[in-house]
Amino acid sequence: MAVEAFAKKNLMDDMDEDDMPLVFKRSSTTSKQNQSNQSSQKQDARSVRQVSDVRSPNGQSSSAHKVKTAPSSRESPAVSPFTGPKVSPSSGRTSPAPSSRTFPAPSSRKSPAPSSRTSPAPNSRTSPAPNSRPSSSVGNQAKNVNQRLNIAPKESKQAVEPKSEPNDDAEDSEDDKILSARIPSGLSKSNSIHANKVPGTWASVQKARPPKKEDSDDEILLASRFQMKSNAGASTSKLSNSEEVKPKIRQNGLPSTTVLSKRPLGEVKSAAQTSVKKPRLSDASTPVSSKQTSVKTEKKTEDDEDDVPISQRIKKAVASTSKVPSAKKTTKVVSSSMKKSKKKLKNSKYSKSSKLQPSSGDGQKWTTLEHSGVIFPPPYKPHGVKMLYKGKLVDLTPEQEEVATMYAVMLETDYMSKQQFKENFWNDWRKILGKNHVIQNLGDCDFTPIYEWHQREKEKKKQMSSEEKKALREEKLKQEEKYMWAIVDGVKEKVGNFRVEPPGLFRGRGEHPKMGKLKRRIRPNDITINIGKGAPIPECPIPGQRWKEVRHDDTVTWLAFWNDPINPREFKYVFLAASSSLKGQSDKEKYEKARRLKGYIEGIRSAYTKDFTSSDPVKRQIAVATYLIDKLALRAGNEKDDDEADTVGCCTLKVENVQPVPPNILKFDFLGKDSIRYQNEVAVYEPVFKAIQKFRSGKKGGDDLFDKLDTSKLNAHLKELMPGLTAKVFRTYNASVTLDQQLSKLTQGGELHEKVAVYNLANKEVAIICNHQRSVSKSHSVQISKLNEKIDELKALLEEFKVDLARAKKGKPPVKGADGKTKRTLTSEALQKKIDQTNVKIESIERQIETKEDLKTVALGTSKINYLDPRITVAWCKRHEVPIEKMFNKSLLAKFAWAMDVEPTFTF
DNA sequence: CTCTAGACTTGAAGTTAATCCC
DNA sequence: GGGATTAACTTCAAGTCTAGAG
Repeated sequence: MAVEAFAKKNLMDDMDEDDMPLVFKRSSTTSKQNQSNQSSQKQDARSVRQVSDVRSPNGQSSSAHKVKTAPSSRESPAVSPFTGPKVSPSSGRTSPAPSSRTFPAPSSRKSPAPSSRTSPAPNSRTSPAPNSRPSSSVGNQAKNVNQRLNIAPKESKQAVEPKSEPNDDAEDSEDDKILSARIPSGLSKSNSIHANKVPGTWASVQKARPPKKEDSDDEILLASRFQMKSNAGASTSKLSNSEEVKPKIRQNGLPSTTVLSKRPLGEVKSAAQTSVKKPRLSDASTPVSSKQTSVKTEKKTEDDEDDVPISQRIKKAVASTSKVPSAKKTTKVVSSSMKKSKKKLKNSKYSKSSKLQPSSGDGQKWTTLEHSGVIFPPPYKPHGVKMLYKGKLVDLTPEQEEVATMYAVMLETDYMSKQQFKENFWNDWRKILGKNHVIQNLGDCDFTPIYEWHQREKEKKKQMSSEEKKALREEKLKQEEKYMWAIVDGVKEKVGNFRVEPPGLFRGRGEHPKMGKLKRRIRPNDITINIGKGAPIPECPIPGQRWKEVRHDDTVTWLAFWNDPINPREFKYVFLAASSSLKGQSDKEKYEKARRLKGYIEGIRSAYTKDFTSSDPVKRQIAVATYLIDKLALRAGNEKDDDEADTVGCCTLKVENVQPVPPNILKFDFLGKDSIRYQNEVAVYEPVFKAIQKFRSGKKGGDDLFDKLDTSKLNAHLKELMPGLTAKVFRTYNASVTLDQQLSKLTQGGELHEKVAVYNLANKEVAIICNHQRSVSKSHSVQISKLNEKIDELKALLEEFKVDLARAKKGKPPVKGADGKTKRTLTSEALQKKIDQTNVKIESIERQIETKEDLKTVALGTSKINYLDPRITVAWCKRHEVPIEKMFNKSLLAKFAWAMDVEPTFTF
């Protein structure tokens, strides 16, 4: 490869610059914006709660959490509207757009009394959760989700194919309808997230709301209004000069320094383009899958753009909101970039970057691949600090000391309270100490001196001047620079995790049987490198050692891997970064598949509804499991080994994880992925309820609820309903549909921060549905009480002002301040102004508290990164003139480059 | 079919950089 | 100006799902 050389050089230097040109407008916003963001967020929160009702894709709405947790906060309980039994919609005070309330009152449905939702006892824990989340005792929360229901009798097993292709909008419309269509019976769910700790939190169950129009509401939107040029604009930008100049390598991730704004887009495009465009194979060489189904061959754009037929969207018009003034231009915001012909440049082979579909299994993933391998952590530097054993100093060899230090460093973590952790650590450390070592048991060890040394080191580091820190950073960057990039089919792409994991103690989540075990140091001869055939093999960075193996496998995307030292049968891979086109391509395919599901969902729902009462128990289990996955967005639930934490997913639910409560409520309580607790109460169709009761009968609490089912059977069945369909697609579908509908329903225009708040609210609903939790920060309660103190102070001040005001009106001087000092005399007007200002401040802090409490256990990021089709967000930003930087940070902009030039009219 | 190796996505926690707030 | 908060970014564990062997 001649190229290489060329490339190299350019890469680094030139690249960035080139890229730069690409940029486009978006500009300014960024920095500043952030600020606003924050503020807006707060608000959201508040608004958030109000929103309560979300409808799930299915059409039902649900209220998200109704209950509010807030313990401390003053007002809280009372205040929160949501709590109310009813679901929702209206509850909110302010909030939601009028439109929202349009919905029919939930209650309508017959069955479960509305009250039911409330019903759940206050204390959640009702159900004994078998396992609680380990560390934080409290940690878990319950959540509930809302749900929808489905029904519809249709049967056709195979789903009918709906409109199939992604692009077509048509599908969209259908879906919508689908939702609406189904209806029935109802159930809905509620969800809430609350910390367990909080006593009363629970969710309540809601009933289903009638389908009604809601569905339609959701859809809505976007009217056709603008068409925008967005694309056009977008497209144009970029590349220019660079092209001519440097031909060969394009870069995909943003270079560190460069300005993001620009780059991403541009890049994106490239990525996108490439990807889309060609079905890779072109290269004659590769056989490529013919099958491939199509990749949409061509047109990249198509998807984005036209996909959506307007017709669909229109449905309802949502009222007001839509009107947004801006209609006209919308687009601009997002800029897209395009480079004109980026592709052209590439003519060379490199250029091709084709993206193949990763998905296509057989497929070739790349044609040429160059990279520098991985970087190893520095060797251990003994500190010489001695620990104590039975009160006496102990000498340790560097190797023994290294492991002791790993443990000492964790002295203040929750792992110290876990017997398993200590036992595993002791077993491994003991091997290093040797049988005859003076240290004979962990209990008599005192690691404090090492711990304190470590704390001092940390402090030292913290105290370094900013210049020193900067110098260190640059030094590190310099060392790592070459490892950060790979050249895939002539395009410079960022590498994800090029650093080999340093040795340490295994930190498993939940009650992991292997926690505390020593994760030994990985050496070059543990590592297998994957690189293009003609590319130079990365030099082994450690003198005297060599790679375990070098492969040239173009059917995989990993650059290197090694066996996991904790579980030698598993691997640790080095992949390209999320901003790479290879990843972007597969990300896009993921969303396209989920969109395709929209077209099939109606048929799928009617099929499983029909099977709830099938005489074939396997069919019945598949039907119920599919229903739960569809309705609750549960994970598939693969089997797990005994040497892993005991967590479950849908197919592995145990009898004790699902409690039926007549007439039709199911109470879920189990530990899911990462040992995060899932608690929810959901009203389900009667046939489902009965089926669950039947599955449970005659079994013990720890027995499998779905004893005739596993994920491969379930997925095999799903594939019959829609090509490529698997359980996880429902999660993506559910999340993206919810976002799309919520945005359509709630967005009403207004100030930028209000729009951002709406988005965050929608994002939150999705996070709740997916049960994306985060642990409550250690300082949470402190922060809340600080805010409360502030409120108290302000209130005291307010009282003083009021007194002074009354006196001022009578011509009397103000009373003395709390500090005993005399205040200066103010006019009544001035005092009134102060009173007003203080009230505003108080309200602002109260909102802040509410938001904080509300989001303390909800993680919004995970869904944004993994489940929400970025095109929904981009299109919404274009429609409502919200700078995309408000919604996506730099990393997300790079990751979603492929989605930036979507049409404003796009709907999921 | 079942079992398992393999590959890749998803996820919360940890760390660091950027802002906020006094 | 500097500590406290937040948001961004990193880390690596823990899932999902596929393909191939037996």
